[in-house]
Amino acid sequence: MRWSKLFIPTLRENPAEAEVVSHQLLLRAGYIRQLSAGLYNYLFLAQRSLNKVIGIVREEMDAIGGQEMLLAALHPAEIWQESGRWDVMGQNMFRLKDRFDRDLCLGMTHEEVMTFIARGELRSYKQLPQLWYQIQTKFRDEPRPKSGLLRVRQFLMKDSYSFDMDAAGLDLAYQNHYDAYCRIFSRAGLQYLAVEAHSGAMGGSQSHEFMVASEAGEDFVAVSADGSYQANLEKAVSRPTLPLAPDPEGDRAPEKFPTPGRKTIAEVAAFTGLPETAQIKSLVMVADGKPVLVLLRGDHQLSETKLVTVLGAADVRPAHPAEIREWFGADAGSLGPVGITNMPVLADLALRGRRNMICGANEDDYHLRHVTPEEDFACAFADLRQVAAGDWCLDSDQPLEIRKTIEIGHIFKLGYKYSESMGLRVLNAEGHEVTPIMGSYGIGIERVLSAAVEQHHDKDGMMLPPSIAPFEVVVTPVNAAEPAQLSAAEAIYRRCRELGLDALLDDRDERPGVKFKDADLIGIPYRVTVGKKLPQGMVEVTERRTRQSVDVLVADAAAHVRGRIHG
RNA sequence: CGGGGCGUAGCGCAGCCUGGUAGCGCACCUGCCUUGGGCGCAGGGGGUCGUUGGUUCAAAUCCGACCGCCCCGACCA
Repeated sequence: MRWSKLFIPTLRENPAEAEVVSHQLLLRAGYIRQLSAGLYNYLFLAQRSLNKVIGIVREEMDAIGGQEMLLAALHPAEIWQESGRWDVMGQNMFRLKDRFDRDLCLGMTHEEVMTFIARGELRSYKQLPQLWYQIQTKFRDEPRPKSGLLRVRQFLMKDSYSFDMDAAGLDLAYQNHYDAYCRIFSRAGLQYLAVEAHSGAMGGSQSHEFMVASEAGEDFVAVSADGSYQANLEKAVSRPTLPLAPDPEGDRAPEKFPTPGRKTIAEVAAFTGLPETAQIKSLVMVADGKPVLVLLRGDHQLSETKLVTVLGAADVRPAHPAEIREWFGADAGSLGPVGITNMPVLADLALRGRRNMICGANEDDYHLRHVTPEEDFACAFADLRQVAAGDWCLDSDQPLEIRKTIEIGHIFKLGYKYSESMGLRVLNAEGHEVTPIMGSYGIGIERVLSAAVEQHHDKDGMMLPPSIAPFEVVVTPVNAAEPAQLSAAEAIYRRCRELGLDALLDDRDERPGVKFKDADLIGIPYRVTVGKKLPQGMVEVTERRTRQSVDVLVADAAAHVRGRIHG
């Protein structure tokens, strides 16, 4: 294509509203334009890149036996009511009514519709397994869209769904997806992590997320130094660091002491001269309307995700100050488990075996010392703590670090949640009705592009891998008004096309600096510069990523680039 | 939804405090010039100052309401 005929609206300056790099560059390089909060128009370049991402996804999905479909994006309420998610999804679901006042929603995921198709058509075990997928627009009414294409209200997702007769079949479909995702993200040039993940509202037994380390991300993962353990912080488990001071010995009785005005863990630590690890942190939570006292080591943080899982609760929130006053007779900052009988007490595993610790006395401005779990109060133990940097792997001596990441893919073993609730049954070999087991698997298409930009850029723009760049090579005559340069450039361009390269001819009547800056900005991996060495029959091939140039013969230029990209 | 910031030409911004002619850089158009890293010179076009109500002889500027966008938090398959 000829640049002079294309719409590539590059900007010299960063738009003020963009904060994260991928957002800035996608705007500046003319890939996208915003329509509204969390809604973007994908212009020519974005569409080309996204189509390349989609092409990779499609090849790898087809390679594991996926069958591509395209489902409706507008759904009747009924199927969501059947699965129970009409209510669960809450405000994140775009809802509307048709002219007959019937409830509809815009699809935010497609378990329900896929299960609807399956239950209407699948009758026999002979038809299983099935692996169905689509690449389609999803709609989610995010509370706070942000960071360019990273969190939006409308986006493209590859979502696939597996139907199997048994858990072994699901295991295979899951593993096939895991491997396919690795190939997809590698081909897209991403350095990624595959981490153990929490299943969340999707339900199901096992889940992995595919993450790209980036400051622009919103998820945190715990990673061991040798990479043998990788898990989302919502799910991660660890051995905590040792307490900073040994517990006092002996079988001592709780003893009240005044702590005037000291409410926080840090204040009490400073006041007593003992480290935060010597304290029991008491948090009052309300799970589905019922109070529960949660205990953690002073320096640890509660994982609400784990608490929800342990309690099997639908909703968990911190107690209000008035509730705390009513239940404890004291305010937050002086709370503790001793003498508490009006609610269950749940303690984190890091408190098991500890002795003679400090906690609140349930009397304002007083704490207790010499408090020992299970002796001075009864409690149940569970893993409730959020892993912290510096913790250790459960089963090795590897230290854990915490990384900020972008989620680009997520795979779930769903189990029977949807097939059961929506009545998907087939007959097995014995003629009995059985419920197939399902998995679901997603990739955020725009996030793959955004993450690639986050991971590969410099001060001049994007450095996209050839596999997802909008063009593989740009042929740039330094002076398009020079007939010899232009015709040589055209010949190289045509040769590139003949060799199957995605080539662009920068035939614009611009100064060379403008063309170079634009090519760098939009991140075309290779540039063939036709200029001052043409009289010697030479042109220059420059790699965007390394900035390294080599001189090649005009006749060899296209083949040279092809060799660099396709080996 | 709570907190903060911002809305003036396509983009980036000044002007607002202290009311009175709407400005700068880039981009754009025309001509000349130039051609290896966002050239140079000359001329030119483009703005309901987010919307709305109020105060005033007079509002981009002061006051109120609303809308939109961004950031932090809450939230988030």
